[in-house]
Amino acid sequence: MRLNSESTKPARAQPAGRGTRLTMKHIGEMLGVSQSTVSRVLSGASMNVPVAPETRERILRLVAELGYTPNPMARALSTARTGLLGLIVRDINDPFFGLAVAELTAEARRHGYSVVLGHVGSRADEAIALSQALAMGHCDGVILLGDLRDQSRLWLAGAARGMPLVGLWQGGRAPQVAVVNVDNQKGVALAVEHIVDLGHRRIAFLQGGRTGDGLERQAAFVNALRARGFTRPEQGIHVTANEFLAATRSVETLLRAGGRPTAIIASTDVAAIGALKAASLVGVRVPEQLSIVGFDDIPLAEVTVPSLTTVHQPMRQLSQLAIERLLQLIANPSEQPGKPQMVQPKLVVRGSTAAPPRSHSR
Amino acid sequence: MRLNSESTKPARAQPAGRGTRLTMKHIGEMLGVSQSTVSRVLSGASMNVPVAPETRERILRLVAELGYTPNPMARALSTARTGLLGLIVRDINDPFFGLAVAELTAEARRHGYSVVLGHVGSRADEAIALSQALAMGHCDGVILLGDLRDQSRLWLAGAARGMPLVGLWQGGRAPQVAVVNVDNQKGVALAVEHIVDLGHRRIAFLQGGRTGDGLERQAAFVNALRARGFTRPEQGIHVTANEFLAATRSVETLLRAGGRPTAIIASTDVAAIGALKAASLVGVRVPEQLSIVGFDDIPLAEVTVPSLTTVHQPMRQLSQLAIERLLQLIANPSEQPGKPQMVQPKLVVRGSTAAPPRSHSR
DNA sequence: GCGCTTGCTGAATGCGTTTGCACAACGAAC
DNA sequence: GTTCGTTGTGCAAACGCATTCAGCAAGCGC
Repeated sequence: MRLNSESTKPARAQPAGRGTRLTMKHIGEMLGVSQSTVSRVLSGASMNVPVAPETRERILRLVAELGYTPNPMARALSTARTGLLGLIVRDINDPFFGLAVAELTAEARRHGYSVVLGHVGSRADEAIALSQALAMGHCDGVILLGDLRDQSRLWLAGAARGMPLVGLWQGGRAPQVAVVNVDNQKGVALAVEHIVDLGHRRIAFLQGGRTGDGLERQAAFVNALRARGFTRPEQGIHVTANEFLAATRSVETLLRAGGRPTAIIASTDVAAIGALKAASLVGVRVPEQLSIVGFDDIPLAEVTVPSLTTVHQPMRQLSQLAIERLLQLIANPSEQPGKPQMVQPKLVVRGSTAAPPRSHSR
Repeated sequence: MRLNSESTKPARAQPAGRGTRLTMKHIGEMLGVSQSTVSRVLSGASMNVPVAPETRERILRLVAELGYTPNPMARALSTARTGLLGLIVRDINDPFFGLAVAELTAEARRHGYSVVLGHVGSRADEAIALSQALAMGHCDGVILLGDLRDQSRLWLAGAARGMPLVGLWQGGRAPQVAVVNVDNQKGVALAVEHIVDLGHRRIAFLQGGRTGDGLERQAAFVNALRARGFTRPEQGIHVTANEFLAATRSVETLLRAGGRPTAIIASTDVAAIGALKAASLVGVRVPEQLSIVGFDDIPLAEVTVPSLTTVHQPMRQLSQLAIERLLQLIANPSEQPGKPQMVQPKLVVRGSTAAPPRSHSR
C-alpha cells in the first residue's frame, strides 16, 4: 500500500516530466476566473464568444509574466490539428532535397506550420515504415519529396489513408495524390537545344538515379534529339547512382572509352558535378573538349570550376505551390487531387558549355 | 437553435477531419472487450498487467486487419511523451548542417524518435521565435545545431525552460546546456601542422561566418602558428559569410592584393570551396601556387577540382553522442548538463595542398 | 469448507484543451 | 414591471488513450 499523505491531490503519478506543468486551470485560479475563460482568451476564439476587455487584459498579462504556453498536445487532441506537416524525403543527403527541405520548412513556417522530417529507407524497411507512419500521425498533412520507390508509395498510401498528401517531384506516373512538379520535358528540351545549337553531335545523357523524374528527363532527351533529326539518341544514355562519386566513376569510364561524347547532359546537378570531376581526372578540359549541362541549379552549380550550365528549377515557386496545395487539402480533405501542377524551368548558361572542338563540329 | 435530430450522438462537431476516427473503443466493441484491454495490448504495458494470450491474439489480428493506429496526440497527452525531437538549426542551407540533419534524423529514428525541424531566423525575429517555441512544445527534447546568436539562445533557454537540451557545435562559451563538439583546437592544429610542414610561410585564415566555432578555430590558428614560431599570425585572418559566393568574392580580392598568401586555412569547407573558385577566377593554380585546407569534410570535398584537403569531423559519432546524451536527459530531466563532450577530428589530405612555389619556400 | 493469492478484465478517472450550453446581470423595449 | 436581447462568465462534456482500482473467477493450502 502506498501512502500519499502529503498531498491531497489525486495519487496519479506525475507523468515523469519537467516539474509540475502550469495549466490554464492554475492561471484561472490565480486570477479568480475559470479555466474556460483563460482558454477563450488564449485560443483567440474570442471572436465568437466575447470576453470583457479588462479580464482579457489581466489574463494576458499574467500569462506573459509567467511565460506560460498552452500544452500543444492537449490542444491537438481537442482540435485535431497539430500545426505539423510531414516531409517524407527519398534521400536527405541529396543536396537538392536538402535545399528543398530548407525552402519548404521556411514556407511552412510562413503559414504557421512546423515540419517533421521523415525518411523512407531505400529498401522500404518494414519496421522503419511502421514507426514512420506513427510519427506521421502527428501531422496535419504530408508532402512526399522525390520519387519514392513503388512499395514505399504503396504503404504510404495505406498508412496515410485519408491524410492530405501532396507529391513533389514524383516523376511521371502520377499517383493518387496531388502533384507538383517541374516541366521535365521542357527543361531537358532547353538543355538539348542549347547543346545542339552550339554544334554538338555526339551527346550523352547521364542519368543520376533511376527515379521517375530521371526517366522522364531521359525520355525527354531522346525526344528532343529526335526532333532535331538525331538517330538513335538512346545509345548515348548512361545510368548511375545519384551521388557525386558514383557519377564520377561512371563518367570516367565513359570518357576513357572510344567514341567519347563532346557533350553530356545530366539528369541532376549532382551527376553533372560528378562528371565535371571525372573530366578533370581523365584530363579532358571543360568546356573546351567537353560540355556539361546539369539539372536543378543547386547553389553549388555556381561555384564549381568551371561553373555549371544547368536547368534552373524555381524552388521557391515549387515550395509555395506544394504548401499552398497541401493547406487547401487540409482545409478541405474531401477535395480531389486534381491535375498535376507544372512549373517552368529555365536554362542558366554558365561556364561548362561551349562549342565542340573543331574536329567534332558539324 | 440548431437541430441535430439525425444523430443520437452528442452534438459536438466532428473536429473537421478525415472521417470518423477509429478508436480503441470501437475495436473493443467489435470484439466484446473493453477499451482498456485494447490499450493494454497495444501500448505494450502488458508487462505489468497480464492479458490472456487468446484475447491479445484476437485484438492484434483485428487491429492489423483494420490497419488501426492509436492516436499519437491522445497517447502523447496521456504519457507526456511524443517521440519527437526538435532540431533547431542555425542555417539549414549550409551543406554541413544539412548533412548533420540527415545524420541526426537517422540516429533519432534508430531510437524510435522522429525529428521536428526548427529554424532560427538570423535576426532572431521575435514572431518567428514565438511560433517556434510553440512547435517545440511538441518535443520531448531539443538539439541546438550550430552557434545560435546570443539572443536566440537566450529566448530559447526561456522558452524551453526545463526541456532537455543538447547543443552541437555551440562553439566555445558553453551555455547552460549539455554540449557535444569537435575538438576545434586539435583540428586546426592538424591543418596548420600540415601546411607548415609543407614549407609554407605566408598562411592566411579564412573564417566563414562569425560563429563561436569559427572564433575558436581562428584562435587555434593563431596559437598553432605561434607555437611554430610565427609572429603576428593574426594579420592573416580574413572574415567572410559562410557561403560559397561570399567566400569567393572575399578571397578574390585577397588574391589580387599584394603579398598574396601561399596557403589558406578555412574555418569551413564551404569557405574553402569558395576559395577554390576564387583561385580559379584569378588564375592562381591550386595546389601549385596556393594550398587550401578546409574544415568539416562534407561529401563535396571529395569532388571539387582539385579535391579538398580538409579536417574531417566524425559526423556519425557526433550525432550518436548528441542523441544519446539527449535521451539520457529525457529519461532523467534533473540530470546536470555535465562537461562538454569532445570528439577528435582528423586531417584528410587530398589534392588541394602541396609545397609552396619555389620562390616562397623557406 | 474458508480464506488467500493469482490471472484477467472492466469501470472509472485524468491528461489539458476546446467548446456547446446554461445562466446571471443588466439595459432597453414593450 | 414583465419580457427580451446582450454581454460575460462558468460548468461540464468531449477528444482518445493510459492507468489505477476494484471485481470476479479460478486455483491452492490449510
